Amino acid sequence: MDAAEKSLNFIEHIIEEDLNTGYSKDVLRFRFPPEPNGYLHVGHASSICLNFGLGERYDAPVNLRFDDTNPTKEEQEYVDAIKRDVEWLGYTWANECYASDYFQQLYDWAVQLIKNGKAYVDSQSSEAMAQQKGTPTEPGLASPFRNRTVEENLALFEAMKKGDFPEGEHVLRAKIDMASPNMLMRDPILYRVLHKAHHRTNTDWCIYPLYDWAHGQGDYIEQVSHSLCTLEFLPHRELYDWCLDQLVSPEKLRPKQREFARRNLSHTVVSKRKLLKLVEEGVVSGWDDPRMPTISGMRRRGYTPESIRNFAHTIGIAKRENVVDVSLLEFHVRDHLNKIASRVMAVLNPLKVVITNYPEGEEEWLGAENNPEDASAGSRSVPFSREIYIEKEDFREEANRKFFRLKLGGEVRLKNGYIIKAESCTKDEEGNVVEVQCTYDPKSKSGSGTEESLRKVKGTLHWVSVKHAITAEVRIYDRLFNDPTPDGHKDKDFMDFVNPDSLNKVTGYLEPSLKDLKIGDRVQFQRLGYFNVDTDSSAEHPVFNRTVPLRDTWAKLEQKD
RNA sequence: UGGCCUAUGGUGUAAUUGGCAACACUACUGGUUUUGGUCCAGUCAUUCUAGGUUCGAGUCCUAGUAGGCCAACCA
Repeated sequence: MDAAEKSLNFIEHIIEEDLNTGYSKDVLRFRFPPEPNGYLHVGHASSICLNFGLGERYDAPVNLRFDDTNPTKEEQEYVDAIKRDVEWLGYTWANECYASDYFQQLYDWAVQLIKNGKAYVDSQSSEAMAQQKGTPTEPGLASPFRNRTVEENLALFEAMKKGDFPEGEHVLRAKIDMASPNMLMRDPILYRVLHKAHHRTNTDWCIYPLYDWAHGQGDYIEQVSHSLCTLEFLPHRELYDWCLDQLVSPEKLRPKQREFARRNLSHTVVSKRKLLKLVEEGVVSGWDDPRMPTISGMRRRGYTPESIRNFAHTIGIAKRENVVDVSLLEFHVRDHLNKIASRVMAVLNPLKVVITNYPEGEEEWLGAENNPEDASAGSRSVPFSREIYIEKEDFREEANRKFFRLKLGGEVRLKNGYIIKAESCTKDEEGNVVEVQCTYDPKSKSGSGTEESLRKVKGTLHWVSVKHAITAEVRIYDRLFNDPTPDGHKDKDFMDFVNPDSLNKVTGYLEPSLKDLKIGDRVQFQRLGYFNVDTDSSAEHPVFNRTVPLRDTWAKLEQKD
């Protein structure tokens, strides 16, 4: 909606052109066609947003179609996961479709093809066929079975269907052109024998169509107007059109395939094989590990569907090679979380501060605004007492004026609380500061309106009352790979770039209001970042994920020195 | 070596189709701020190269250069 004023991408230009040259608007229809053989990742998210985004823009239906033509790799588990992911992204499909729903129709069309002399049963080994296929620079050779009679082909194909042959003995091939410069047109295989149970058709079929004999027909059956796929399918377009030529009727809409460049994200990999390796080698805990670029991983990490959709829309779509910097994704995650996440206080690397002039045993509850970006988010109370934790990094015995946190003799504001002054500190045998003694100004309480409370102090720290703090496991994530393009190096394996410090588990001390959070809830730990409650979390053992840190200009300043 | 696709800042996309190269991110400067967050303002380009057509070229023409895809009974 907010992207309405954005200029058109090249796919939208194509659609506008079609609308101007005969297509009526109500004929537009799209589809998202995953193969149910793995989990969806951020690249799929882009494709989902493209197709469903087009559906929204043109008020057109979008089907979810499972490309389930290969029972050796596909499973119901993936179907369920894919549906969950698409729904989570916020989209509703018009129809839930399966290529397997079209098996009978596809078979009938294949029989028709044979009768028209456009297909034949080949009975060679795959090695022999590969030999005859030729190379991109040399034409192929005709199979010795290329000129079988229609009757023989029909009989053989039916026997294949009945399961009379073992796998690999016969295939059905289209009879096109063994000398075509397009390798896909050199008599492509249409059907193979597979004695495998299919997750939906069980053992009804012993032959299964290949992608090229299924996809375009599925589009045609569903009357998809624009079938969008990634660039590596561009050479398939000629075959896509050839197949449609064999069966379309003029009164029905003829789908068109158009191709776009797949989106690549920096500092990660998305190929199913590589993601699987990360899982199998235990680099991550599973497909939904919060470091994974899978949709389920991003969901668990705390990314919002809105942020992923906004990301997909701003990166747009084109035909050139690309690597989108992950910082753009993180920008959208922060941008959305900034609007919706409550600000709370948690200390992850505690240093005890004793406020020596605060009465022992006393406590008070201070008002705290939940979200300065959203007045309707309300407020809550946080407990304050004589002993609190602050972050170790927020105290230095001495520092220059650029460090405007706590230093000996210096003052800071405790967020939502008082102004304190560091008077002294205690160290252990190794010289580490283990406690800071401060005094506070009782008149400086936040929101009290006193002259003292309005004093400007440069630094404001988050803190947690020691005796009220609850503890939690906090998982700090960093990029999974140290290199922007881990699989872009010819001489090095992507596994060489795995970041050994991509997960750091620490104990956090949290303000007590956080005990009521539920799995998935998102908050901002003030000054630290956005966090959510992990699926591993329980009342006895809360677990938080750091979704994304806040921008940290101080860290950059320090790095420069 | 054949066919096809693609080249616009550090990154990703635009450019009313031949008319002042725009938007977002990143980075850097400053301002505001009870989060070193947010917010606000500013800075960062010989449009792959070389020729050509034109009053005018990112856009059209010619020749190069670079990258990608294509020889699975995968999708």
